[in-house]
Amino acid sequence: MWQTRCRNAAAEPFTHPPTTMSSLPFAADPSATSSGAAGANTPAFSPLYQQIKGLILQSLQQGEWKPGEAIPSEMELAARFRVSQGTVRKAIDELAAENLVMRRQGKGTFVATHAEQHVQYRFLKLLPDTGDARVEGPAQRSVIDCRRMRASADVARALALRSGDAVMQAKRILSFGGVPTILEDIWLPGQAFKGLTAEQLANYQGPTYAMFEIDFGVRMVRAEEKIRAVLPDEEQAGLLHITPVTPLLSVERVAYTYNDVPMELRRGLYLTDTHHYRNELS
Amino acid sequence: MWQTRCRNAAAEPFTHPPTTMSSLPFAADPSATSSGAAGANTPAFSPLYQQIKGLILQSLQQGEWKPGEAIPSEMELAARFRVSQGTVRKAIDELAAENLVMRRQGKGTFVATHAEQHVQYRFLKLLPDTGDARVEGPAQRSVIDCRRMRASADVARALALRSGDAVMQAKRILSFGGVPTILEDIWLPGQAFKGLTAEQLANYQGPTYAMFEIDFGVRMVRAEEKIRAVLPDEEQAGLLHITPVTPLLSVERVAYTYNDVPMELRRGLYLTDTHHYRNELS
DNA sequence: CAGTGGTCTAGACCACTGG
DNA sequence: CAGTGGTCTAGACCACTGC
Repeated sequence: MWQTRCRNAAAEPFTHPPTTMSSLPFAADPSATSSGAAGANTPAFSPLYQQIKGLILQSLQQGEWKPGEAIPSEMELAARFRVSQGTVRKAIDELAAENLVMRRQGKGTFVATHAEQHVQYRFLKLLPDTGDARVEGPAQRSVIDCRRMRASADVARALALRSGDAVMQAKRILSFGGVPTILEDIWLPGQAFKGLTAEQLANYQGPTYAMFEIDFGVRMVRAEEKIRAVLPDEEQAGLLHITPVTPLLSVERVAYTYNDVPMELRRGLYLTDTHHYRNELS
Repeated sequence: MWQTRCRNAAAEPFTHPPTTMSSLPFAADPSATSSGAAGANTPAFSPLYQQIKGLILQSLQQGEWKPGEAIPSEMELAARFRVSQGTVRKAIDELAAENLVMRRQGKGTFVATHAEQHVQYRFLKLLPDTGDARVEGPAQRSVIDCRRMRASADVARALALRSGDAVMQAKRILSFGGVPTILEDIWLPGQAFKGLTAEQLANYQGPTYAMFEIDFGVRMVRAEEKIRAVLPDEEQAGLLHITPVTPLLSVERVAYTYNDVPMELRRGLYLTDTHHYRNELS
């Protein structure tokens, strides 16, 4: 059996509850006895459901189940990992809380996707000032540039690459109702995004992150943004059809796949005269 | 017994699990049978743990337990509400996830407070660009103005008041390392914040929201922010020691107490040349 | 109707805290 | 050491989905 905390140590007690070690981390380790002798400090224990969560996560990132597909039922996973349904449930609960999977009662648990997620454009927090929500529909995209290049120092640092490594770089404008509103620069690791074209960026219907899933097998699960107020340079002002004294929101986003691996750096300039960046604090 | 979903209807089955209705919402209602006849649509059922959560929340907002105090143990609450510990646990889990309550293993569950919360200044997302986190310490506060006045139309709408209702209004500057960085206007409902003084705002050690808890019994539990890029007017530029062409982050925040009652409108102008607004997306 | 996630209970034991 | 939250199991039943 595989570390039901610190106890165990002896052989299998029964054949039902915690049984038969099966490729689990933290298998039985008779030496660790919590406190007392053995000298090991901070044995880095983790509860069973965390280990299960880790295993499911591993399957997710290895692509055992594709975005949008159902993962095995709780009962199946419980049998597979030799734990109770409740333990699997708690593991999945956390994955669902992190938006990695989606539960649908009566149907199953599904790998989350940027494509048909109820909340499309999860990472875009810019909303029109009119409360009409997103009736204005998705933005019109106009790709200005898309090419392969070498990473500068700051881009390399953000993407955990080395300076000079290959990256894809794209520049585009998003317009709402014909009004240019967002000017974006995107950097992607050249290795994973080899072959990305301006046409892909321009023509794909739906979130760009959904295209990344389908065409490149890269799922963004989390992102961090640093926001500032800036003034555009002349080129930027021209592209957005504004004067150089129009203040803009500078949004620098780093998006991560599984395991906190950064896979995108995006620098956006948002025009906020008819839109605003919305954030909820709790 | 009190609505263990749609079933029940008959008298008490046993005397332990679900027993004796006791002032709970959604008591037994023999007419509702989920699907089928009876014609009632959307009976608005809620699981037991949600009802328990509601009851605990009610006790929180009625001040049965003060911020920082421990609430009764899970076993006590289970006995009080005549449910299993697991059900109470799930209710508290949600309250903890919403930052209304804080669990500490081995000690108890405590009413969350802005005062000694591990994450002080929960609602302030402005960080120095240097990764040194918050070594720079809390901001120096300089209160420019604090007075009673009548609510304008937009302030009234944000605070769910009527135009002309009494509000407290304050204006202040927060500086980091002697550099004026945030210019804030704060509006508070006059009723709840009667007697607020500039001295209180200036001299209280710790988060202003902690002062609101202690001096006025108002706990902010949630907030929404709308962010824009703007240029300051002459007065604002003067107060922040900047030129009128320095772009600023405009952060309009509405903070809510329990039950989504708005209790504060705050309009901040953030200087973002050495700081940035940090946001995490997931 | 079977299968899935969702709720509820009960009991055992573990880990942490403090007296 | 007793008391608290945290984990794990097992089993029952409910609510929803689709065949």
